Amino acid sequence: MSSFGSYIRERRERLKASDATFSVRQLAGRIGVEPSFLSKVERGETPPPSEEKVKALASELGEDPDVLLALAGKVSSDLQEAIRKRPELFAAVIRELKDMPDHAVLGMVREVRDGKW
Amino acid sequence: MSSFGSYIRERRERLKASDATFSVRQLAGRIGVEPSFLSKVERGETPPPSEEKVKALASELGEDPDVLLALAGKVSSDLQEAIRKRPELFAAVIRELKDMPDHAVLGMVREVRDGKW
DNA sequence: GACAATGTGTACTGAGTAGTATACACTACA
DNA sequence: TGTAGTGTATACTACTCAGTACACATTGTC
Repeated sequence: MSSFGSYIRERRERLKASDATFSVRQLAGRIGVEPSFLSKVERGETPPPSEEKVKALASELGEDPDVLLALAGKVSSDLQEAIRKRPELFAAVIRELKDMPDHAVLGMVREVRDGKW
Repeated sequence: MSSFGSYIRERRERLKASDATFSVRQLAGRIGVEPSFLSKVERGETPPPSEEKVKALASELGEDPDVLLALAGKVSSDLQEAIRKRPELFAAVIRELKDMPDHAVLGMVREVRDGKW
């Protein structure tokens, strides 16, 4: 069920249709891996690559890095670091918000950003 | 600078002063590892153990599991899962809140819990 | 029909993860 | 003085991570 690979492949082929530089070889070159490796990743024969490569892929494919990392089963290291710096606080926040609807969470965050707290 | 080990050791020895079952051997037995392994962990000779063992340690030592995991350089898998389920949302939330003072964040969470959103 | 570029199969690697198993020296105490 | 318990040193292991290196067959094109 490695949806990561097929997702990448789909995006890459879509781009390749109008831009030949999105071949396995050339894209692999740009993100700094061997073509055979990218090929195996796309077919799910190998687990998703490192955070660094996933972010490079996101940048090349015009995708949201956090979404791509999530598909890869990972969480961005800067988010992890933020949590590790105040573990009690962020554990409480995330567990509290995880079942809330998006609009509630976003509305709240907007309030915070606007200095209401 | 593996503060995890010394933190564990200090807590264990504090408890051991009034409860002999907090020897390396017995505690190791209760969390399901070999004594030599726990010893090496406490001295920082080996990196912190798996999430599962860290949580067992937290439970035995009466510490907050999220704090102990943070010292071990990890983030609890349930939090990671929550983030991976809605990566854009939680990435935004965490990046927005990471520089906010605790009281602001907590006040906000309280509002959410009280159904204000 | 040569040549380039495409995607993929196969074999391998070095580092890290997460420990086990056993033996050892030291202290407590009865 | 034996024996029970303490912490630790040493050696080893199976597994996963994150890829590389290279050869191969196929397709497009000039």
